[in-house]
Amino acid sequence: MSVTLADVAARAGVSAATVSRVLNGNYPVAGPTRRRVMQAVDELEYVVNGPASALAAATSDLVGVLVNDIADPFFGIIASAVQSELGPADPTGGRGGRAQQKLAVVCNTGGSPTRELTYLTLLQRQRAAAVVLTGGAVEDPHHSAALISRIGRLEAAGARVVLCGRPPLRAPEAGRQAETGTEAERDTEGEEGEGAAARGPLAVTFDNRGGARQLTAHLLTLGHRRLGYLAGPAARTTTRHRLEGHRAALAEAGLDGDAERLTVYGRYDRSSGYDGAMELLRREPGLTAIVAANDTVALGACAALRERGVRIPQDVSVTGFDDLPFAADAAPALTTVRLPLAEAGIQAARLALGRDAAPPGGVATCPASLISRASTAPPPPA
Amino acid sequence: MSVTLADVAARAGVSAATVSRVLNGNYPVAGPTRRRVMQAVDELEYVVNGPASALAAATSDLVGVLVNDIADPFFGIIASAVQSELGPADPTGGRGGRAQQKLAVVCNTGGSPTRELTYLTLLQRQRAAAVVLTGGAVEDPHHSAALISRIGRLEAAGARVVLCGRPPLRAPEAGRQAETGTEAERDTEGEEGEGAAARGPLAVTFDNRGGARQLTAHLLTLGHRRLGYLAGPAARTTTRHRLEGHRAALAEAGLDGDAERLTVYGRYDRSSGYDGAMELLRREPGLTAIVAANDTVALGACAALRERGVRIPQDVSVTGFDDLPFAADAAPALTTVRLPLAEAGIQAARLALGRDAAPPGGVATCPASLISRASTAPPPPA
DNA sequence: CTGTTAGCGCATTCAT
DNA sequence: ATGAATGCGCTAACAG
Repeated sequence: MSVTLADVAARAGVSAATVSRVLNGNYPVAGPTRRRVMQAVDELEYVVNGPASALAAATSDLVGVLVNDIADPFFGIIASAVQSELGPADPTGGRGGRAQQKLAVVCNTGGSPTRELTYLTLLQRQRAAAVVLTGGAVEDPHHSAALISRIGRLEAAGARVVLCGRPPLRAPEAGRQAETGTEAERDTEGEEGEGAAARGPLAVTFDNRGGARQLTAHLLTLGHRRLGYLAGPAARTTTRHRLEGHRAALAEAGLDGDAERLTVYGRYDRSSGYDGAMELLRREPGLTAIVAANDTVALGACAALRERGVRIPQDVSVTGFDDLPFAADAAPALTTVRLPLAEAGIQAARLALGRDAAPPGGVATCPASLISRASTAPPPPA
Repeated sequence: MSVTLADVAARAGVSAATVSRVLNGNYPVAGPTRRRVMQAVDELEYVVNGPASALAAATSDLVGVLVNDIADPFFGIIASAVQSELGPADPTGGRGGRAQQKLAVVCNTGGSPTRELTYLTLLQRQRAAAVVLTGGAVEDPHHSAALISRIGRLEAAGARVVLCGRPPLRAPEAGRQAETGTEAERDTEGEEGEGAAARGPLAVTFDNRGGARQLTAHLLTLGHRRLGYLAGPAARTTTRHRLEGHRAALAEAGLDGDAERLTVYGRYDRSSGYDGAMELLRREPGLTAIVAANDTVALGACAALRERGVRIPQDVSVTGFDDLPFAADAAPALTTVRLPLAEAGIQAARLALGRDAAPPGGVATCPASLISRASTAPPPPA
């Protein structure tokens, strides 16, 4: 078949073990020997057999990254950051050895809870060294339980699991009841101690609530009193947190009575923003501001408003969330909330690799900051 | 450690071989037996050990997808399509068996040739079942040779390699000169026959040249005579093809004399578009149209023009390329060339899995179509 | 510092 | 249709 460790060993005149040690660099090997081995590796164009080494070492160099939608820059930016922290640095030659290289496996769940579970299983099957779960979680008790159990099994198998951009997972009622202890479960739990923290995975979260509050407060300060809200899918943590921040700001101004009526739920995409804005205009023609769940939705809303002949921001102000690159390029440039996506991805990767110490409480929260641009202004005098 | 095949076999009262056969479903097993096995699998929450099975079977279910930049929707859309074709369909439960699942490994090369090679090695190490290389290639003889050799080795190792969005690879001079035949190389080549086509990998390409030609022709038809071109990085196939199409249209109109002076090279990002547009305006204040290498660059150019008080399209028309989702949302909406990104990704995935027959000549070309929107108009009368 | 010896967990021959 | 045996290529104790 292809070149194996033994072939290299033969050519270098050493044992297979020595070659392995040279390649992994985690054991002292004499200089001349090491050079002979490296030369043989080069001459034979030897490439380690990953599966074999993963089998023997009981761990692989794969790191899973679960995202809701790769085509969405929000996730692309996070995934890119995670990978840059794991992956091969540019100068690396990339020959046989260099076992330090982690390979990121970016998995697209499409927001489907089932697929999320399936990928987790696939990753466990590959004996992934770590898994980073990005994006908001679906808030369904059934799914949460399944997710927690799957993650528990991954951790029990030695994988580090880190949440990025989603709130920490808490078992409903902290698993006080042990009545479901089947034989298999007991086995698993018995060995859980060796893996990561038994308290559940580490998390890097965004201050969605705080960001949303600031944003709406900004609008209120400008003088807006009738604000519509274009929410994401119901039953998603991200959706809920942003909405809560918005409502909190409204409540502070005594404006929350009308909030439910002026909220439209949809997906995190452009057409949802378009449709939602139309619906909002129908429900409340006197609207002076539209707060969108994210930048993409905001862009859809802008399109709808333009089509209706409504001027932004003179007639209606519009805000986004996330501050994706295109937000600055929209016309008018979007007022939004900046989330440190890349920084969060890097931090999640470092935690996943065990390079950084766990943050206090197992949760690191990234700040959200208001970016005020041209899409917001005081409401029309009317 | 964790549950193994043997554990399942014991519980089901059969041999490990039988369990393996049930799980892989590629061998006849009696109904009742199969049911007992499946039940044991469920009860034990058994998850196949990927590395072990890859080692034994000499192939894994990983499929590599190389992209230049995951954060760029252009690649995100392609990657998403590839993965949707490989990955778990929604209905799948995702328990132990189901060996049909392929796991996409999305690798971010950042456009670096070295990293591209490194990832290819990493994937070979994992014994990837297939590899899809997306995006334009760097046109450097040295790198091309390295790439061809790496791809050859991958194919020799049994992996299918498919190019998506990049032109077919041709060895310079078809390797007629055998003077570099080291022992190792001869070995590799001796076994090449068993792998995929010895003629090099299959390719799904975009008609970048044709699309660019149409686009510039459109501008010329509107009456433009002084067009600036914002090119991507030099020495990239995509850059070159689009530029060639542009120049071809110009030449048809007898306007190619000035072409080189009115071309600015840069990266495929917004700031390059911004800077490039400024530079173009400096070189030729009488410009009436700016043709950008892609939509992102076009957006940057629009920002620069707006800042300069130049109206689009009244004073200067601007065009993009790719028709990414945000192109329609820009203000004004971008005239651009639509590339069937998702379709190409799907086709590449099907070829990679061997589900579709190879296209004639090993190359499938996807059409590019002109999308005329609001960012182009006849030049000002002046 | 280096060689020897055992498996890691599974897919396959072969037998039966 | 099923079981028993063998080895995939590598790493991890142990020796020395």
